[in-house]
Amino acid sequence: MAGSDTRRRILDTALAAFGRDGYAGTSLDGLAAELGIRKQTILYWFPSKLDLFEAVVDDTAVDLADAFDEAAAGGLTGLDQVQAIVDRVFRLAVHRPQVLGLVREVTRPESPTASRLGARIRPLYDRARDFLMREMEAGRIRRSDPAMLLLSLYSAVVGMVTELEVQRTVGFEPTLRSTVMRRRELMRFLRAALTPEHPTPAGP
Amino acid sequence: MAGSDTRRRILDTALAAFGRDGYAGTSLDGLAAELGIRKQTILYWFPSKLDLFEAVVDDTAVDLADAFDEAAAGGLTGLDQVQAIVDRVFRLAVHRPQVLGLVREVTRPESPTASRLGARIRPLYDRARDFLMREMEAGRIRRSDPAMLLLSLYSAVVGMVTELEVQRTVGFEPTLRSTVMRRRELMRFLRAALTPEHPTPAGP
DNA sequence: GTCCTTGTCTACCACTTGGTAGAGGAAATG
DNA sequence: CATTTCCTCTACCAAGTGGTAGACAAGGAC
Repeated sequence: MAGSDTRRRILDTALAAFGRDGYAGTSLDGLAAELGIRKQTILYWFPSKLDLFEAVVDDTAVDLADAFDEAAAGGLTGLDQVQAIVDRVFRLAVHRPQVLGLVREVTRPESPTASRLGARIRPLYDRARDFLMREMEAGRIRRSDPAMLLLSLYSAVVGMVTELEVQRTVGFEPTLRSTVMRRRELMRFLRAALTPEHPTPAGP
Repeated sequence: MAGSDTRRRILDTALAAFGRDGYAGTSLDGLAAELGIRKQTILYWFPSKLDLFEAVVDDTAVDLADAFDEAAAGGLTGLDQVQAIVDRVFRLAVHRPQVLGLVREVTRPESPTASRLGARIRPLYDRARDFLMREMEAGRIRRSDPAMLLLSLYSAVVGMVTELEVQRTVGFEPTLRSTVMRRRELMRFLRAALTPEHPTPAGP
């Protein structure tokens, strides 16, 4: 079925456009032109611009959840688990930077569906917080408010990955090599922040 | 002169609007309505929307530079200096949250004046990097790539302050009290990340 | 063959966008 | 008083916005 392929193409291109230009900055006409089709074809597959945006968000949330699942599948603990997740997010960021662009757009207070991705992300958040609490109990991660710590982690990771322009401004061309370096530096930063003062070996 | 006051009011309201809704999401008509004037009055003071935006950015850059200057005036060193800056940024964020909203907007890769704030910020960046290098030399801050470290700091601070919606999603109402808590938690995080492994007391 | 579904299109609409032209009031200046 | 300068306004405009209505072609079902 050729139509379903059109739908897929629209979603992919819309993800890039929304992540790059924001919701308000993206026009259906422009999107259609980029795709080589008419705007009305987009509106055939998605009843309105907002519907399209929400579909893109849902689609992306699935990808993000998959990435976390994959990182969690190894059954690691403590800093190793954190590192696995950071690695996974970075890999996602490298070959699909649009995803984090969208995350950035959707976490804006005035985003048209701020609450929507919120609801999609909530389960991931709960899992991560439980994980952190467990690891703190076990003494494998420095003890602090897990919710706040999670926010710090989120900010550090997403901030570092998405604020590409700041990095460019500051003289970093976002090449593959610099990305690897950046990840390593971020991990050093996180490890330093998370390592407990009196490391306790794993429990029983 | 009443006119100059109009100009001031336009700048203030535009700052809030651009920070909240982004450049594309802000319309001159809406802005004028918010101000209780006609759009043409805005265009009298600023020849075009882009000119207005750039004026807002310039205006904001000055405020930011002032904040840094103020924090640096104490002549502190090491983590105390870092803490002073974080404190100052947080204070700015609490009573003028629009400023960081604008920073967020302006650091988007596709921002209409990405390079502009960049140029304005560059001197601040250089100063901060020199400071970090000095402190590392003196052993008062954990040794690492100062540029990368600065990016980590920037991401953690701005990320934490601006990603308000994520925090709301996650159950934090951004009250004054929670802001104070957040700052404290962030400082613990940063201190943990920055404290050198073998702390060296201040030099001669 | 005819009918119905699916998908893409042209044509159009009401509304909003940033921006121009210029009228006119108020107040300072001569 | 007349003139000029400063400021805000009304009246438009061309281009673009998201969205509706419906023509039309391609296939599959009967």
